[in-house]
Amino acid sequence: MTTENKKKEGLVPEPSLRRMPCYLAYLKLAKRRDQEFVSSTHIARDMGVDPTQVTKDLSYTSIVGKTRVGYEVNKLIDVLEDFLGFRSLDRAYLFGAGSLGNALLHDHGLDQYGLKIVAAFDVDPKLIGRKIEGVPIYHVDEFEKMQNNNVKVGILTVPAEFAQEVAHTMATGGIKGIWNFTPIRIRLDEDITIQDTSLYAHLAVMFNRMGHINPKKQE
Amino acid sequence: MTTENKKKEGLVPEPSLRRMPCYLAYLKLAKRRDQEFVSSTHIARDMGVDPTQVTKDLSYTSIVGKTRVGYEVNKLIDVLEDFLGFRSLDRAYLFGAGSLGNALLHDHGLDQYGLKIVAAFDVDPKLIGRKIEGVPIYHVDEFEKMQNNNVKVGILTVPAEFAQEVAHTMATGGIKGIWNFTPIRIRLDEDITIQDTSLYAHLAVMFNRMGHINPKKQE
DNA sequence: AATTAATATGGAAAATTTTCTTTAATGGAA
DNA sequence: TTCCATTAAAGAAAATTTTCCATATTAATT
Repeated sequence: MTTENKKKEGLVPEPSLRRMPCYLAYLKLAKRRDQEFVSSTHIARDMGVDPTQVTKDLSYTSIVGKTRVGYEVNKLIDVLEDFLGFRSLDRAYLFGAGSLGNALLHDHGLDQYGLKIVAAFDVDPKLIGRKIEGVPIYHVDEFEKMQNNNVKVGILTVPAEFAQEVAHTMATGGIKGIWNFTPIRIRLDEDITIQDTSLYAHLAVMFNRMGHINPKKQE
Repeated sequence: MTTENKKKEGLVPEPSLRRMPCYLAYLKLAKRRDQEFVSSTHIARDMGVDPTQVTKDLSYTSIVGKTRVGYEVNKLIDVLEDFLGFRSLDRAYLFGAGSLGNALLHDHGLDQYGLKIVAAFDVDPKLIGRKIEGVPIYHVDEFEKMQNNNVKVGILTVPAEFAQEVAHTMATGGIKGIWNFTPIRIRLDEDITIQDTSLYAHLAVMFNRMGHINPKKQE
């Protein structure tokens, strides 16, 4: 049973990465129940996924399981949090303090996952100068002046029509990773990581799966 | 050039569904610029994706393109919105009015995408009885009494440890589609659609792609 | 009218992801 | 000790998704 992780030259598959936080949440619940070990079989059964998928996903990390026993819960939590970057706190700027941006400012969960919003930018005069949850809101123009504060992550929650433009400003100002909540596909240099997280995309999938495929003939 | 959509017996691929709202956003911007037609080639170029992928995705809807011209912008917007279920307004209940739930209550965008939160449920006495953005907050126990208000969609934003339990309550109360914002994989009957939308899953992908793979040796 | 270039569309090929199969290891029971 | 059942892990096969290719269509040009 040799560990051969970080396979190929390639990246960890995105589906695997997306599943990892689910394992983490599951493990934290297992820990609460004082479970010392969990096997991929049990994880899979409880989560309704394939057992080999679990082991494959976990093999991308440095964890090694014990035959006939499984994985050590505490160890696996540590390894996963580390692997996912939830341990090292990254500071982030928020661009667009509208309803969704505001929401993220109020979401205390982010801190636990390694992200800390340290400032927000907007263009609305009613917002600028204010503080939300202790986070100051500046005019976007201020960003260009205060650039390179070692903040590498930017959260994009501006209206769709400004997405590309603001994203460009972010990149120019030294932002390396953009968490994009707009439904717009941003075009920037290759070295900028863009993570699309449009809530409405998920909503579309849910509606479709619920049978809203042809809502014409409804009611 | 015959249209052969709704291929196989199978469902529309989830990746395709997830991309559709992006096309929609793109088209709305094109409409603002008074473009009457767009071709898959242009959409693809602007969005940085493959042209055939665009046509394949759009072929799941009823739209037909014109050779050498492309698709009619207005028509395509209509068809997509219809197809995605963004036209028919669904009423929804929100379960968990914490930071994230609160966020969604403030997000006016949802209305545009066919979802209207009509009530929220929580267990926090400080919240119950209050209204947020005009939406009343009740105790979860009330849900079971007021069930079957023709509300089919439930949004799950409770803490992880209550996710499964609350989801079960939702299903029992007649909810058919659960938009799950917790990192927990819910286990319910097959006829309940569950759409997982864990923000932190996306965060994990972004960190990984940014090179935060081994954050140990950082700073 | 004939030609050209841009395009939708359908099918094939390639790449990716998931599931299945096999093997080796090992804790616990007989 | 020996056997059995459970498991991690590696590789093969299957399924899915993306990309590539060929064809037919048609607006614009010559």
